[in-house]
Amino acid sequence: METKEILKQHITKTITLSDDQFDYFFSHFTPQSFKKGQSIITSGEKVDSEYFVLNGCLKSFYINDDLKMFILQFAMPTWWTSDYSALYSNEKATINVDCITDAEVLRLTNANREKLCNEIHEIEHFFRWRTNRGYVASQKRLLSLMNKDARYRYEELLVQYPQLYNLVPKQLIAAYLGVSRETLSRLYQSSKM
Amino acid sequence: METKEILKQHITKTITLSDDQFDYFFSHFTPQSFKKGQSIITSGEKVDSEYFVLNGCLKSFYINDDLKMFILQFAMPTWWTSDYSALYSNEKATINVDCITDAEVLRLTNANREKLCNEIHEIEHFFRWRTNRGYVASQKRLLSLMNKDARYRYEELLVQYPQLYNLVPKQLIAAYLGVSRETLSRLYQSSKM
DNA sequence: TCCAGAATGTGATGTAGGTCACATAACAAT
DNA sequence: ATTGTTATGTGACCTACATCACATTCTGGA
Repeated sequence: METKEILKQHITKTITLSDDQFDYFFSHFTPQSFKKGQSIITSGEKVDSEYFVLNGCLKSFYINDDLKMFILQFAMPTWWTSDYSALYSNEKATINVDCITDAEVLRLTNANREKLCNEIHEIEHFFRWRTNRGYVASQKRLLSLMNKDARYRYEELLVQYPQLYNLVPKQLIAAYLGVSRETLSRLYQSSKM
Repeated sequence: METKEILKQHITKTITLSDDQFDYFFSHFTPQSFKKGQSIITSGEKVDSEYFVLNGCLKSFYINDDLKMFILQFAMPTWWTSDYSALYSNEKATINVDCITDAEVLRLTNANREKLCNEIHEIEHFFRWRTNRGYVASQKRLLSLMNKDARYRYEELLVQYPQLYNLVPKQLIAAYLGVSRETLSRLYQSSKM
């Protein structure tokens, strides 16, 4: 499917725009291609954009002082990603985003998003709902993290995103679940039988 | 300070409304008073509103199958709270909200919020930013939960909300941090000296 | 002012999951 | 095909925190 169509179908789930409005909306995005392993947002650098994934798979993650990685999100096609904390408050990134596979994205600058939100009420509505859903998902993950053990969270993840199992290295899944790679390895050894 | 002023000051941090617009906005809220211990949202029941806290302190929490409580949020004055997962998707509550102290709130129904967002662009802007901030805070808490041990999270919480220490029972603080009350007790025994 | 129920402290003990070390397997690039 | 690199498996051991049990203190009615 064409780039433009992917985005159109995505936003049409939430709002209705005329063709002219959508063309105008779309004109504020910049297509970009990245290779597997490339970094899109780097901790310590300025962030001025968010990214809509057309294809491929990204990860957004934090590296702590012990160099341990914690994955906030796997970004699959039609997902949005950025370091929103930095983006919204105009600070330097504390989070990284990079490519697990080759990827194509649409880049939208913070300034353009705010301009569009300001000019077209429906678009502000779209972005409000996008964040609403993100907020709810984040709360759910918080509860799951406090409430459930690693095995449960692992199985929950596989049900929700079966594609991930073959797409991303197990250590990244561990970094998402909040367990060590060794523990994850032992978990699915036993849950396979 | 008067009820209306509290809300006005709060939203004025994000948007500017004319006096008429604000009066109209305010007319969609219903003041309610609750006693310590009263439940505002009960798991299993319908949720049709969110609440803006004028004074007092609420907690929103989840109870798991083992009857263990997990606190998602302490809602202090000028904070908003609800079971947003249920509210946004029109399902029954899975989360409870109740009063840690006597409390006064302004109730805003989902229908009224959507009506206001639709009628007044600025108001939709306000709610987008409110959720943006909530989303970012929730991501930060996720990272803290994965990355830091209980003692660190405890000290972090006290720095952020010193009022909580005397206001809410320690077991609720434990339920927020995601540790047992016994562990929390031992933690601050040793960090006091 | 007294009492019942709730909140907190504290010891003993259990356990999920972390860490370290090293072996094996999969992959990518030349 | 070969080789260096990265991912994965697995044993031995460690630690933060949970759980249980019970003592102590606080609190809010009647």
